[in-house]
Amino acid sequence: MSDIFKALADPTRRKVLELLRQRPMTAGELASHFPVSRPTMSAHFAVLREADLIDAFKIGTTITYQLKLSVLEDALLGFARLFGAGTDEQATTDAAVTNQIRKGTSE
Amino acid sequence: MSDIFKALADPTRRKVLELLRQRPMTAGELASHFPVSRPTMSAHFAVLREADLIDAFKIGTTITYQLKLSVLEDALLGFARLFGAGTDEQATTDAAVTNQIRKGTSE
DNA sequence: TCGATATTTAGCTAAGTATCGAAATATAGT
DNA sequence: ACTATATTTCGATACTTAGCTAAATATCGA
Repeated sequence: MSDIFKALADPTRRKVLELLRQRPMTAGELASHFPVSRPTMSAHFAVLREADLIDAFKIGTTITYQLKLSVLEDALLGFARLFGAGTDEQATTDAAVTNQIRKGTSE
Repeated sequence: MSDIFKALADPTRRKVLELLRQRPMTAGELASHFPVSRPTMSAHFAVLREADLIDAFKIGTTITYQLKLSVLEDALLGFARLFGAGTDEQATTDAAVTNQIRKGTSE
């Protein structure tokens, strides 16, 4: 859980996740959105991988990253739970948060 | 936003927020729940104050901290929005997330 | 095999963070 | 005024992080 919040604590990494929400992208494609060096971006990807927030697929020489939405969901939801556990509106809320995050992705 | 996630990235600080969810507590009372020194706890409180996640009230020689639930709500919600903005189920979801976090606090 | 391309690893620096013990501050009670 | 209590500030140390350039790795195409 700390790993996830640590990953989210950097604006560059949050933006990477946002970009990946739209569609999977290669490391280079992602990097081109930011004013930092490729190695720096690579380090950010490593942090996101470490937090299990993205998956990497290597095809030839390029690596495509994909958002692991369910992990992000579970983390935010799990945390929100600490602040509202044990209510009978739990199920409804869970679905709502999930929909909020997934919007347009799953329905 | 980075400040909030940075604050949440530390387990001690998350636990402090959890404790404060039940009721406001003094610095000493909070500190007694953790195996670290008072100065260290004071630093954690400063981070949480900096992130605007808690309020401090001084009464005599003791300082009572109180959770600013709405700030936490807005942060999580604002972030979730990035991953699901522009949907018409927005209003419903907002209320649901709010309820999730506030559970038993506001109704 | 050679050169170009995509990405990561290595090695570094500067800046930030968590922790501590000791000292400072502020207030209360005697 | 003095002492005890609650909390923070100070100064130091150890560790982590974000960023860079240069070099390594891997794959593709000629």
